[in-house]
Amino acid sequence: MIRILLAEDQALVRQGVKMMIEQDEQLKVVAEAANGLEAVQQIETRLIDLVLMDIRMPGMNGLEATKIIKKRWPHIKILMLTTFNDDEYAVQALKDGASGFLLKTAERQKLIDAIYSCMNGGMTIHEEVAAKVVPRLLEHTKREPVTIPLTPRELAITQLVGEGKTNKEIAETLHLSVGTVKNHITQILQKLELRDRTQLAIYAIKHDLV
Amino acid sequence: MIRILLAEDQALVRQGVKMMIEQDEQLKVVAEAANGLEAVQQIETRLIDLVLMDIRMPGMNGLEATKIIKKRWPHIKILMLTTFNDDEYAVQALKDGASGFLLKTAERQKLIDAIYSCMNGGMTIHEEVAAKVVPRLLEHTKREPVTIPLTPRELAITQLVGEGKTNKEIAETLHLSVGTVKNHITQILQKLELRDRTQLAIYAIKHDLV
DNA sequence: TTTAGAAAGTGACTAAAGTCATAGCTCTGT
DNA sequence: ACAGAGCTATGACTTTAGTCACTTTCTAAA
Repeated sequence: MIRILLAEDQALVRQGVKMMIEQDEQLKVVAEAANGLEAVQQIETRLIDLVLMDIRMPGMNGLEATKIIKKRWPHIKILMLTTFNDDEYAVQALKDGASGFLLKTAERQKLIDAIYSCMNGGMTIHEEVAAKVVPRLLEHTKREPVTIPLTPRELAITQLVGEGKTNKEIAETLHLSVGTVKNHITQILQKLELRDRTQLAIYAIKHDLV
Repeated sequence: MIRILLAEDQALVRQGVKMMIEQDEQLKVVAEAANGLEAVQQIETRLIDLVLMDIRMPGMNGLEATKIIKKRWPHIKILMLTTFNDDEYAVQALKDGASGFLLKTAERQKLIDAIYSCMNGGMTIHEEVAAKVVPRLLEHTKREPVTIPLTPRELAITQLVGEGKTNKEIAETLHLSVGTVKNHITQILQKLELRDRTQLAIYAIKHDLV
């Protein structure tokens, strides 16, 4: 039997979800809470396996509650209940240890599936949320490995520029004269069609050279 | 009834998985393939709802096959079958449209749950994979919203520096004199404890101001 | 062997960036 | 009404950065 805590401020939604999941005899809502603080208090006094947590709640919201619960009771699974427009918070919730994202509007079977999958160690993200969240996570990973036409020395200097070093510091680091560093940088700027070291530093970071 | 294509080069694993999922009467393996190319060919001639796709296969691997299939038949769901050490490819597969990640070593119920969840529009990632993949996705997103102690004008100038603009260009953009821009930048550098505009540009990028 | 590119250097020069002192203007809050 | 913060501006100054021309050395390819 899976003991569920239902944290959701709207009593109507709470009743609806409760009815939906208790049609499955393995699932039992053993506690309810109207905000994050109540949720934490419930967990302190009851044995809970899984929390269905609304994101938006008055007082302490679902994100803070998730963070606290996962810190104190890492074994408790947390599924976020979200609406279409909550994907702003989705990434944060994942960081805080949530095991999935369910839409409040989902039909019963989706909800049940997600709960079982979660209890079995899975992570379920309903399609409508995943469609918004996953691209957001991926966009920061899409750096294509462009081959940068620089010699090893030029690359080394570019990296140091990307760390904010001055010519003097670069010269010292690489045991060169300042003049040589300048010459190299002139070369680099020409090759990459950039104007100055600031643009070069930006280039270096955007191409993951630092 | 869910029509499944099983793409997996090891015949033994294929048999095992087939037996596991066909214990559920709603699931039927209607086709098998030993590499990505065969998988695509099977889909051309058969009606398929879902593909269980191994990542590592001889010839065309699971990633390429996923990309091709999702492009030509976007409605077909694809679950990746992975081992512990494949998380390198996980991010790529997600980009290509995979609906989840299952471990080959998972017990039967997890597999079944994932298939149903997937067909219902969910995205299931088994815990062992999620534990490795999600942090990787999040690491590029972890910029905590540090409150940057800059006035609106200073912020605007910082952004432009982060775009690689010169003082003259910044002055023109904001309708200021070059001297004013310099003054602001001196202020900014002091506040942020930086040395020059290059370090400021780096700061701007790393704090997502550009 | 000649040639070409990468690497390192010097010197002289220009342009850009950054510092400092000082000052006027407008708003906001007490 | 007054102080403080923010924005603007000048002028004088120093320091860095960037360009250009020209030289040397080494190595690997034609």
